[in-house]
Amino acid sequence: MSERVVSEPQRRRRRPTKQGVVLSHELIVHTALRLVGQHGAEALTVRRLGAALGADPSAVYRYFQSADDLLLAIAEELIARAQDGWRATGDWRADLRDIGLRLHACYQAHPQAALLAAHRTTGRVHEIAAVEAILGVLRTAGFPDPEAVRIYHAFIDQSLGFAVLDAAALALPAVAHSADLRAWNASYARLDAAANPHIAATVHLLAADMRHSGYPYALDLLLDAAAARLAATR
Amino acid sequence: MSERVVSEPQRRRRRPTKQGVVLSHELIVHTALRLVGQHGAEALTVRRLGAALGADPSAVYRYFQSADDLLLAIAEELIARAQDGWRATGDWRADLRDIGLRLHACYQAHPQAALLAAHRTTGRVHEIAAVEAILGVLRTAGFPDPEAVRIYHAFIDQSLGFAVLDAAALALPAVAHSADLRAWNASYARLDAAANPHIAATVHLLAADMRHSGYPYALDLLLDAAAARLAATR
DNA sequence: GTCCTACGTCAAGGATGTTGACGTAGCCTG
DNA sequence: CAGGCTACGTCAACATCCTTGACGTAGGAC
Repeated sequence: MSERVVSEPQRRRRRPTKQGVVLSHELIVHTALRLVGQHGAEALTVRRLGAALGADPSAVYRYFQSADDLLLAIAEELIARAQDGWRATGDWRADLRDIGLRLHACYQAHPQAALLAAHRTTGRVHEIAAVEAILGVLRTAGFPDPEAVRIYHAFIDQSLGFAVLDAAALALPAVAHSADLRAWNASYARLDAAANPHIAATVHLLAADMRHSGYPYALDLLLDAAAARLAATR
Repeated sequence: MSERVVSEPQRRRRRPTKQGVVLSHELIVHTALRLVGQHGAEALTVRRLGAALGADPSAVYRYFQSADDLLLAIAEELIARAQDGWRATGDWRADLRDIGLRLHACYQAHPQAALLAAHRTTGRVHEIAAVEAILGVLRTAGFPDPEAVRIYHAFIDQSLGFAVLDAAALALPAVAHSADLRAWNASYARLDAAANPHIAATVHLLAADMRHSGYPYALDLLLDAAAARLAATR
């Protein structure tokens, strides 16, 4: 397989397409994000991307090895946006909470893309920077290395897991989405109270709580437990 | 669109296929699950399912409206299996831990289906039973209703979030999957230690830890924090 | 200018889900 | 046990997907 893709810094010929667009790595990623944001996750196909760019679909393969490679680039872009502007304050708990909420908010802003990309390990610069930042916060706070690694793992996967779940809810077609919400108000409220006493006793609380993401609360629980373990090691 | 699908109880003619197989709703779901389990993630296509059944692929459409409809049926099956045999012991912490690990294991066993189904609110019998069981454990343990609902929400979404994330890793095409794993061993190990001191100091721990799911540890953190809050309310 | 080659384009191959038409084989009725 | 109705398995076809080899043009280097 001869090299079809040329790495970005070595690119020299910037030939416009038939429709006059000058392609670039960056333009393709941004166009893909816009495409997904506007027309949903299933709109991200090489053919549609080509059409949106104003180029032959196969031109994308001059910039990315495969559709999967493009997905990784999108994942990187999302991570980069989440990290943009973050600074450590010295308060490990506030710092982790900030990182978590930023990640979550960023994926929520692009739910369809998040759905596709949140579960990929890119191994690229921005992801590495995020790993370094989180580990740094934990180790500086005084967590022993094995504990720091475990908490890092739990923290990042919890954040991404909630991001995927909440993104999936946002990415649902409006009809199905409101149907999901109605389920808590209608279907669950109509259950037999004798057969499901605990649901019956809390259905009003449930209906209110399930309308929001459970992530902030779950994040606080994780930070609580981490703080307790830190205190115990001293 | 005339009705191509006949609901299961009304089915009468059980004509064998050319290869002598008598199809049924149940057989198709089970075969689909087996297909995913044996031949990995990308094996679940209508055409391959037809071949595995010993029938024309389009015969599946006599039993399910669409591939998505089939996936929902598979999801039902998964929920049922996760719950099968669970009993409350009276130890709220052990009970919740058991439910969480069962859910996670069940979705892990069928990643392809989990990936597409874990974020849907079905409102069917097995889902309702799970909600009732979890709420029951929490309320019986003595959590006040508002706290019980919040913890339920965090618990179930954390479980499903990790399930999706871990399932996605398993459901990845083999090439992309091994690339993800290699990232930790190769790419991260080769980083500049000066630029990423925290990664450099823990890379061996990271490589070992990231090979497994972070869910059990995250689950313990959540249960720790919940126990602390319960103690505080007394 | 002139050459080289990067890269946009074309065409094709083999996947995918899905549907309309067709005819046979299974059940029901008598 | 004959006849008919129709459920349902099959076939063929469509539109779409990703991907790749071949081709030729146009942009940059000198």
